[in-house]
Amino acid sequence: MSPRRLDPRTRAAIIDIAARLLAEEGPQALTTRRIATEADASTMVVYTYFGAMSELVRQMVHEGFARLQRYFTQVRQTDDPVADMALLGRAYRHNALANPHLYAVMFGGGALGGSSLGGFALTDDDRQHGRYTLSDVVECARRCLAAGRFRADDAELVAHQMWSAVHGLITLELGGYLIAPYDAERCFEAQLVSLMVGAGDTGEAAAGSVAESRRRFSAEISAAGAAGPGGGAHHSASVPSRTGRRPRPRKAASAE
Amino acid sequence: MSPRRLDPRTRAAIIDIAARLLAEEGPQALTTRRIATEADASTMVVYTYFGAMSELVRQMVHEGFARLQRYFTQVRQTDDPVADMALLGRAYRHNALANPHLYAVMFGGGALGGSSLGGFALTDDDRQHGRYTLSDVVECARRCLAAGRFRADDAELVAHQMWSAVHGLITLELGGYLIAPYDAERCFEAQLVSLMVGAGDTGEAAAGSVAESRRRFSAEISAAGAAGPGGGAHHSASVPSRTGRRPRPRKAASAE
DNA sequence: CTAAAGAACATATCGGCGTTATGCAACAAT
DNA sequence: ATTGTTGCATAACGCCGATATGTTCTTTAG
Repeated sequence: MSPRRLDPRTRAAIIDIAARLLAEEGPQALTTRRIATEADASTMVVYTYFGAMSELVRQMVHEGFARLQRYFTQVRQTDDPVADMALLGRAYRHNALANPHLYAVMFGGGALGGSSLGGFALTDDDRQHGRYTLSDVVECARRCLAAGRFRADDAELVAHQMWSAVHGLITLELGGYLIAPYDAERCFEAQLVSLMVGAGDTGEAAAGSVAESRRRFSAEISAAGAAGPGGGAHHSASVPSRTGRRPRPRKAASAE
Repeated sequence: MSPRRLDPRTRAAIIDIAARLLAEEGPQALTTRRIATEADASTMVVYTYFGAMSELVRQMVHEGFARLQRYFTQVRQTDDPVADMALLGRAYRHNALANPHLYAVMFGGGALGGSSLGGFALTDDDRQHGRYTLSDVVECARRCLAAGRFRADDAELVAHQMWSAVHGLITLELGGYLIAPYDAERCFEAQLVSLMVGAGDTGEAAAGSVAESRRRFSAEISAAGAAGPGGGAHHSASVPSRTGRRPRPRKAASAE
């Protein structure tokens, strides 16, 4: 009675191919025909395994959030929760810069654009699933409050502010709007400190914690990222083709 | 010797039609065929007047920034520069919510998406033109610094932080990610206060100024928006058709 | 007033897109 | 061995952006 009788390995292989196309050549390369070519199959694979292009994209968006979650998990909880919070921000940005096109689809390809990627649209459930990733940030905000570093009384609200501010900076960065001398790096560092001060921390303490998070970044985030492109990422990206069935000659090669 | 021998009124009419389609039916309605139908002409109008679909979109993006600029101009300069700054934020959001699809194209349709709207892409000049809109915010930040309300020493950096934070909240709002009890309204109000505190203002002063900006909003921004959809906006959106030339029968209806 | 030159446009077409209908080949169950 | 199901290739449909071609109208020159 399993609703999925299809080979999950083939399914994963297609997602891998699609993710690679999106990452390496951008959204305009993400077409059924292109995917079919890469998978050495016909365009039907997309519809047999996903029903529509939009569903494939949704699967990739889910994977994108999972990847972000994996980065968050790598942030240690120390006795300086503000530094932890800043490091969560760095992890968020690192993930976005590592997968810029996917990030764009996650937050810009949905209800906003509507047109991009074959008019696919996220469902409310998809967005709820995305918001769930915030729970790590909420938990960290709670610790900041408990430590007396943040003045506000609503950890979830603080988390939303951190999220939207960092997200805004990143979209501007990806859109090419942040150029020298006010480049993304500089704005981001300043933003982190201001965010902490805005939440209630003192200027000195915030600057210190942000600096500390910068030190921790390479060890906890940048090094040994969050798995490979696919997720599990250890299936060679090729469709098994069941029994190695060959594309029967049918009318032979009489195309000319 | 004017490089444009084409009728500028027709050009404006096409932009109007395109802007209306984008606003009312979203990006997927913005096609050469649809525009041609609305203008009672052939798809060639787009190529005769703009060369390509992407150029038409770029023109609309420019118009979008001009409209934002017009909203900014309506913010009075008072002796409470922090309230002025908060009101600039409200004006920014008001513009984005009044033209959500256009806003999405301005910041999400360019280098980010790549695919949406026929793979058009903003040039560096376009982005620079967009960034120029920030000058009002920079000037306001300068006044905040001069009044001793902000502690930071770089007005332009502060302006960038205000921009990216508000922009981030708005993209999340348009993307449907801000839902009760942490809806966009609540997050925005909190964000404004935190932004001012993060820039150096005290909690009490910031809260007061943000509240003051909320009072000024309806009078200075929301009422009598910033002109109509087109810009000048007083040409009836119809292509003059020069002499009312009829689509000649040519071969009559002998297609079979 | 006429005739050449050029601008604006409609038509038809090309290649590519997402998607679907059809039918065949391989498997599973009897 | 027969039958039913499943997975997929092929071909097609209706869109899309873009372009080549040729006709008509406007402008200009004589």
